[in-house]
Amino acid sequence: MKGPLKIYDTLSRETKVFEPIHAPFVGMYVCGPTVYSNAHLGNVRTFTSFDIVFRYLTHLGYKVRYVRNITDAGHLENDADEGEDKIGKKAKLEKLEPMEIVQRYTVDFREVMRMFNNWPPSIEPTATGHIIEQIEMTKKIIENGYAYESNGTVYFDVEKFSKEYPYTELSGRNLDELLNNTRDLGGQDDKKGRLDFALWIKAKPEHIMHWPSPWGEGFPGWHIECSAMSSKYLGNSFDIHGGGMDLVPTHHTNEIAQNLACNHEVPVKYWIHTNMLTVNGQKMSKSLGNSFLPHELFAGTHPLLERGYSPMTVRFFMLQAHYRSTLDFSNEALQAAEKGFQRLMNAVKLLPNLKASANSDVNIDELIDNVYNALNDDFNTPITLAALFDGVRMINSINDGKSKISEADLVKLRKLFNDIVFDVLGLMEESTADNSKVDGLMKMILEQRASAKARRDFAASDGIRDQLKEIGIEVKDGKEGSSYTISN
RNA sequence: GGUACCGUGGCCGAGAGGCUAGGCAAGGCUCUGCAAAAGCUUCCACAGCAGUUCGAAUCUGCUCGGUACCUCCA
Repeated sequence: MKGPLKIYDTLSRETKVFEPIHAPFVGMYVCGPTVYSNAHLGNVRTFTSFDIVFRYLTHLGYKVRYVRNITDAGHLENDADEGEDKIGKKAKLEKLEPMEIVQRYTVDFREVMRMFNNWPPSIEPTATGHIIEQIEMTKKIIENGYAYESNGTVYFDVEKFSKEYPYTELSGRNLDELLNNTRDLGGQDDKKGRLDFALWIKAKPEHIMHWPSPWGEGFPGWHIECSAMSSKYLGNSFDIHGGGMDLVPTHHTNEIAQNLACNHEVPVKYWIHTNMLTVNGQKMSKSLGNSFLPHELFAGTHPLLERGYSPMTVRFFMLQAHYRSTLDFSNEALQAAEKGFQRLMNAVKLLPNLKASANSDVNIDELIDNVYNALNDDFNTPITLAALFDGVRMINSINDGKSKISEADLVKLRKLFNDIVFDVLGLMEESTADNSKVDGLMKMILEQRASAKARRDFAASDGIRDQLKEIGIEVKDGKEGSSYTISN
C-alpha cells in the first residue's frame, strides 16, 4: 500500500528513494537561526517544513535524530570575513552582554516554534558550546593541506580544494565565473584566493566575543560550526541535511568543502532545501524590511495585515504549498486558509460521532493510499491536504446520512485523520476558551433556545443566536440539535 | 553584468505529454421557520508567439514579465 518515500536531493538534482544509511536510524541536520533578532515568518516556514519531514519520518517508524543548531557566534555581518560578529554588534547596540542577546532571542525562537506546534529537535547545539570541536576541525583541515593561517586568521583554500573536488557541485555555479565575479578584496586582505573563506577569525581589540586558539585569540567562522556539530552528533556521513535555499551557494557549499577536506567522506546523502516566503512577490527578509514577526501576525498589527491570524491558520496556509515552491503571503490567501482549516477541523470533530453501518459505500483504502502517496512524493503536503478534503466530504456525507461506512472502515478513517492531521501535519485544535465550564454554560443556553424554538417563539431563539454571534459564538442547527463554534 | 528559477482560473496553490488537484471567493439548487452548516452543482485556467507530436499547461526555441543568488539572510 505505502510506496517508498522519495526525496528530492538538491545536490544530484534528482528525486531519490529514501534509504537511510543505518536504518532504522535517521540522522538529520538543519541549519538553525542566528539568534540576534526575533524569528520572522520566513524562518518559521523553513522550520515548519522540516518539522513535517521530522514528523513523517517518525510516523513511518524511523528513529530520527534531528539536530538543529543555534548560531550564537561567528556569523559575520558580511561574508568578507572581516567586520563584526552579528551577536557582538547587537550586544553593543543594546548595551548588553552577548549572552543576554543570545538568551533573549533563543527563548523567543523556541516560543515561536512551540506556538506553531513544531516539535523540538533531538539536539539543539550552540556554536559557542562547540568552540573546541571547531578548532579541532580547523586544525585537521590545515593538516590535510586545505587551509592556511595568515596573520591569526585561518582561511580555507578553495582553489586547492577545487582541484580535487567539485566545489560548486551543489550550487551548480561555474567556478571560473565565480572567481571573476566575486567582488574585490579591498587590498588589505590576507587571503590568497578571492573565494577563500575563514575557518577561524582573528579577534580585533573591539571584539567582545573571542576564544583562545592555536592561532591566537579569535572566533570561529560561520560555516565551520555546522560542519563540526553535524559530524559530532551524526557522524562524518549522515542522511539528511537541510536549510533554506538561500544557504545553498555559500554556506552549504562551504560546509561540504570543509567536511570533505577534513574527512574525505561525502557528508550528506540527501540535501533538502526549502523555498522562500514572499510578500507581494518579494522574498521576506529582515534586510528588505518586509518581514513579519509572529506576534504581529497573530495580533494583526502589521501594516500589511487587515487582521490577525492564528498560528494554526498560518501552519495550514504553509502546508497548502510545496516546500520547494515560493509561497506568497497575502490577506486573501490567509483568509482562505483560515476557512479551509476550519472546514478540516470541523470534519475531524465529527469523526468520533459517526455511526457505522453494515457496509461502506465510500472507498477508505483508496483515500489512505492517496494520502500516503502524496506524502511519499517528496512530502507533498498540498496533495495530502487535497486527499484529506476528499475525506472531509466523506465524513460530512456520512454525518448527513447520505453515505454509509462499515465499522472496519470507520476505524481506518479515524486512524488516518488522527495520524495525518495531528501527528504528521502537526495541526491542532485551537479552542480559544471552550473549557468544560463554557461548554456546560453553552449547553444551558442552547437548551433554552431549543425550548423557545419548540414553542415556535422564533423571536426569542433568534435573539439568543444573534446575541451569541455578537460575542463571537456561532450557533448552527443540525439534525441532532444545535452546536456552536467560538471564533476570535 | 553573470548564473539559476518561475509565469496556472477572481485569489492562494498542486500537477508535469492524453484521464485536466484542493482550498477560498462567486452563482444556482436541496435541506431549513429563518439563518448558518452540510450536500449537489456551475465557473473548464495554464504569459505570448512559433515548433516537435496523432495529441502540450506539461517537451524545444524565441519574446515579454517577475524573482532569487552572485553581498548578511531560512
